[in-house]
Amino acid sequence: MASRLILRIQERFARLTSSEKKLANIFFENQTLIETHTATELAALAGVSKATTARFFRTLGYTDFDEVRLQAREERNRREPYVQSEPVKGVGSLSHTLSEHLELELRNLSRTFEEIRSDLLPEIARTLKSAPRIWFLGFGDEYGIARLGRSLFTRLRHGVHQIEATGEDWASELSMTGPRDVLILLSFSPRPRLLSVLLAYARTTRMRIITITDHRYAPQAQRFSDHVLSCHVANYDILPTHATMLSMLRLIALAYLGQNAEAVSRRIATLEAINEELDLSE
Amino acid sequence: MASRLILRIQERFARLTSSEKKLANIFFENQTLIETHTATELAALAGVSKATTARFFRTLGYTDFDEVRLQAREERNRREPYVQSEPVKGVGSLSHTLSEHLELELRNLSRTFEEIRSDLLPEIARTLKSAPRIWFLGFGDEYGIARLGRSLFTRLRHGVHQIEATGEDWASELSMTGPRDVLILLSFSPRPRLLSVLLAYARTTRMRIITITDHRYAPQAQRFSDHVLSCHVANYDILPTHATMLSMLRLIALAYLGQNAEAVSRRIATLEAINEELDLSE
DNA sequence: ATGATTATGAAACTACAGTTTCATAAGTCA
DNA sequence: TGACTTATGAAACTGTAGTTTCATAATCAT
Repeated sequence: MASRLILRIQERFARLTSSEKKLANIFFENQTLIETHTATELAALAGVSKATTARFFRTLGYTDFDEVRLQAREERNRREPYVQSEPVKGVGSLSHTLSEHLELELRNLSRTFEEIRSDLLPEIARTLKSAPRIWFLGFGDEYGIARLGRSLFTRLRHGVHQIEATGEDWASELSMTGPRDVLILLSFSPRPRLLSVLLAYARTTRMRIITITDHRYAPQAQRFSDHVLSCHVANYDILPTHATMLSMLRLIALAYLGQNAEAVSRRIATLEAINEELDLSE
Repeated sequence: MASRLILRIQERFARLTSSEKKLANIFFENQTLIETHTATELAALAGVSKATTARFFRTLGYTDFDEVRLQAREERNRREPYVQSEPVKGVGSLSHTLSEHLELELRNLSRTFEEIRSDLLPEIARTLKSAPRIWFLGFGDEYGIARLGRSLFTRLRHGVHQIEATGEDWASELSMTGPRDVLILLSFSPRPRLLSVLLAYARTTRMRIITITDHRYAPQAQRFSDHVLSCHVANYDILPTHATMLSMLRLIALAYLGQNAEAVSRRIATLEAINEELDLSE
């Protein structure tokens, strides 16, 4: 990300010298090169000297190349999540939207799973096993996912709940939590202010917290969580997708199942017996 | 992009030393750091020495840090977003489960989207646009997905609800539906007997029904639905995954957005104004 | 065409990235 | 506990990134 640099170059492009234009075109083609390459490499790519490259940044108002690079890093770190990164397309190009959508989902799933440490899941499964109760918490979009998580995990074990505070009655819900319980927090942006308060309470209760979140929130989540699982999200426009978060939940469930196959088996048999007795399904 | 490095680290994570794990965690958090930062900076971020960092890459099989960086650059330039080019080598049965799980998710997503008729989505978007109200319905696991669907679509337009019949008060909920309303049914197995009763009522009301379901139920859904979208599901054991269903929902939302960009834009602005006024988010 | 100004790149210079060596701390084993 | 092995980081060393200087080429104005 080097938007500010790009804008600065654009506003004086007409006045650039021949060599400067060579450099500018390199950045226009791929602005991430600012972060990934040295000034010496950029000069070579543009076919100009190191001296010219250094001067170019000076004429743009920067102290030195390091300032340019730092700015680009800051832009990347501070990227606004609700930027409309997906231009609205007309009806005519919908098949294009379809393949883009699929590609995005596949990429995010792949990248999310590439980043999982192999020892983390058994660890999480052990944590879950040792918990007297498991609590799911999610706000906004994630409320529905938390509901599904609760649904899945009740198949695996006893004592699985969702904190939902019907009618904003948080105290009643929290009064049922205890030490060593596990809180599974599902959280993408935006987050309510209430979350901090709930987390503080959870920590005081000595609950253990497993957070499934996006990469930007992960460092913060690390501070209050025992485990953090980061997901790549499709994008941060008005229509985020939770496929990765959902897939991650299932993976945790699989890890738990892997360590507790017998107990889970017994529980499923029990659930099936109950369903038969109720006789409410087709 | 540094997928190969990440995978290499993952396969020997359990055997890493304390300092090496510090480094590994840095890369897991943000693998693009490999490209954007110097080895010296990475060492500082991890809180280890330059020497340890250099040795870490040597133990992973690289000649030096430059080789690591070049590999990462090559991966970026040649990006295969969703092909797992190197299977995770065995740390135990769980990493096997992990790659199997990912494989399954990717396959189901791909196959589901390959099968979508290209004219169906614009048609569905038009149906949704013409509906006075949109109702989401899901049971069991799908209840949470329905909730998320409602959450997403309320961003796009007015008049979006979830039929949930708090306290089994179905009659009250259904009394609010009307002709030309759209019912979005999200349904995997098992299905409650109640569903047939509700569907019969919906047909009598002259609601139009869009069903997202699995391939086995699709023929039956065709009988009462205006549109049917079939999903490949991970499997039909105790831990089904809804990633495809969720992704399909998002796709419909994108299709709607594509046809109604201006109206959606205005609505988003309104929602943002409301959020600002409420000031409940971080 | 000439003189002045600007732009460029090679070379000099300074700072530091990355690798290797060496001393010592930490961990393991009998 | 002592001996041995492994891991770590400070320091030494080599190579080079980035900045500045200087000589010359290119451009502009008269």
